[in-house]
Amino acid sequence: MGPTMHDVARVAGVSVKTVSNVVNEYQHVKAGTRSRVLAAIDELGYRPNLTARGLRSGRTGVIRLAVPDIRQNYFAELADEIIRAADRRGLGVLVQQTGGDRERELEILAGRSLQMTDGLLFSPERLGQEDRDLLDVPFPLVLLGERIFGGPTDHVTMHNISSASAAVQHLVEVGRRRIAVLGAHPDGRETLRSSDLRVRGYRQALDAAGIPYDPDLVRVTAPWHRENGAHAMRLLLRAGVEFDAVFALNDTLALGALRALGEAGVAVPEDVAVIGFDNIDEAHFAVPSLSSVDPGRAKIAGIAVDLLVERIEEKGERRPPRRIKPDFGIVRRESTGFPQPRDVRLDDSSGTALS
Amino acid sequence: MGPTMHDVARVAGVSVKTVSNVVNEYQHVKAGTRSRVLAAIDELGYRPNLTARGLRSGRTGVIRLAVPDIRQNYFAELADEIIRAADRRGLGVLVQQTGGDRERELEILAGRSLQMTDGLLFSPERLGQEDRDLLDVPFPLVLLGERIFGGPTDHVTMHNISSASAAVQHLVEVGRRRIAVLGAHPDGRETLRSSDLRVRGYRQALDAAGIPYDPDLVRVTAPWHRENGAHAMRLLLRAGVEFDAVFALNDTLALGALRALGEAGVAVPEDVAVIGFDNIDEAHFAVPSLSSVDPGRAKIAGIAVDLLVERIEEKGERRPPRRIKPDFGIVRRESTGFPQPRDVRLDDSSGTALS
DNA sequence: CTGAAAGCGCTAACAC
DNA sequence: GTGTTAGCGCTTTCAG
Repeated sequence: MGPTMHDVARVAGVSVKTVSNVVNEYQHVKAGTRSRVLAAIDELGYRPNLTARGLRSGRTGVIRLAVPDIRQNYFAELADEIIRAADRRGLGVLVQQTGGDRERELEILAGRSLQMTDGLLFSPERLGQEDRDLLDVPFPLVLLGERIFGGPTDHVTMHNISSASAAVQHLVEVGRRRIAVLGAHPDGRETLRSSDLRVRGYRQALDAAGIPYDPDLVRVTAPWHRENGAHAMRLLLRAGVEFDAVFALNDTLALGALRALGEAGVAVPEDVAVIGFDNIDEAHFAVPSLSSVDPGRAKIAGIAVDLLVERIEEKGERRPPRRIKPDFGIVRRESTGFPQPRDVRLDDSSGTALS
Repeated sequence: MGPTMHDVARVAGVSVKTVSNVVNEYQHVKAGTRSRVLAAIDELGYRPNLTARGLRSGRTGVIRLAVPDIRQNYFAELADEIIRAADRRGLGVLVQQTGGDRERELEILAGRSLQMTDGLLFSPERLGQEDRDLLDVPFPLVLLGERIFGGPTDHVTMHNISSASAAVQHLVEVGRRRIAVLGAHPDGRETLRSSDLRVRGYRQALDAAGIPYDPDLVRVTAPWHRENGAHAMRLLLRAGVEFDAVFALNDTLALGALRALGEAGVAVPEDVAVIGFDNIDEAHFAVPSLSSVDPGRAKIAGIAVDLLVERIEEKGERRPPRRIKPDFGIVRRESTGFPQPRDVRLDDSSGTALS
């Protein structure tokens, strides 16, 4: 254990309060005193004990982020954005993974495990609408994702229906009418999953364009992994259903589909146009580059952190829960016929042979 | 602020010490007392304040992980493994990103920002051998990566040279002799970077196989991004240098190279065999699937956490620093001529049309 | 087996 | 402007 404030106070010949004032950049400290204190801090290598500060102030300066699996590009990119946003506000982020396990998700909410944090950003994967009441927890919580709506907490989500609709409309605009969907989930009690909402957007766009709905084109595919996207695409090709476009409900599925289409010798976008959802980094670098729905992930992260900070700072007020959806965008790339200039960042010497 | 131990003690009609004993599962508590305390805990919804506990015990139960950028697959997968390993030991992980910024990396070491953690796992990207002394910090630290050797801390790294050599040997075994390298760094003062070590392994393997070294085949490519791998490959193709295999110094470069080879109509592995390094998840799902060096990432994570925990628990002893490298493996996939069965995990109803 | 009391390092009243 | 002091909630001697 290092030196404490008392040590610094002794060396500087002042009281702990003064040391505290200096450390916390309190304005009204005489310049001479301040510099003596700073010298003592320097000499002793003093660093304030944040645990003690946390105990006193009731704040730790750390928030929790709980996601299913950080290996998934979407969550890695979300975590990145959230860590950045939190950092801007001087907060650290403790990352927890639930692994898509319901028990783990319940534990996260129970908060039995680690608290020592001021609040929680939670993106559940197994909890559903029926668990809504469990969100009424005794600590600041902001919900992410589409599993639960109308709960007692702030909720940052995306325009699933309208952005999916816009994606399909984009396919219609490039002349497609037989538009397959990859990533639907089987019908069941749940109807608020991302997949359900996005399929609903798909149908809206078809209706708007006067294109008849053909259930044969809507393929059940779960979980949303790359290999399953490829597999579903192979099955669709084999099924002999005619189609000239694919709307994959996330980019990972779309990337798998691109693979299967490539293997089958189907040209993208000439024979089949493809659009995904999420706009993960990799979409930019696929062959061909993948058009996608940008759901505003950076915004989502920023808003989520802002809301959480508000809740942490809120005293007794208890404002009613808010639901926020940032604007989305359609990113047009090669897979729907929009060639893009590639931006290649390179060191000066890149591309040369080694001397 | 929730109920405290004193509240529980009052309700249960015992002293705080007894409550503490129950909470900490101290053995010698009369069953009746214990159950009365537990009932009180339940009734009040008491949860121990970890900050207070941390202040008292000097432990927080949280470690820091500092990596350049969690969006990069390698680091996302490493973070996943580390979070799992830490979780098994009851530790939380606070993730920080340096963004490949030297100043940020120095801050991380200065520990000015967030401590409230028991130790640090640090994977620097900009610090180098000359910063070795900065690693002598007043908190438990375990170093990851290849930037600094011989420092005062425990260090978990990989068999860069011998595994790179094995990768090249694998290419030789499948009959290749004109083996290009993607991802070298320009010569400079530094010679301990991953790239340098892996190029050294490359040369060793060539020597062992009696293949002459041709500097035209070693391509400088930085940073190691997908687009740069593609770009470097295009330049190599354009340069007219003859080659029948590529050793990419990481998988991301290799995936970019696969793209460029595909565009150019070069068949992999028939015309050119490709092997990468890192064995990221995506290597499995590339077209064709990518052979790679598995550097033992899961092991690295587990060992790193173990070492850090040891250092945290060590009292005055101060064992000398250790350097550990787990075993590596060569994963043979399609890109070097080893077709693999695809394992597709699917929900039961996957692949069907929506009813 | 349980209770009383001290104190981890810091901040925030409240004095002076 | 600066010093004194009382806790934040918990663990831990030390008694009993």
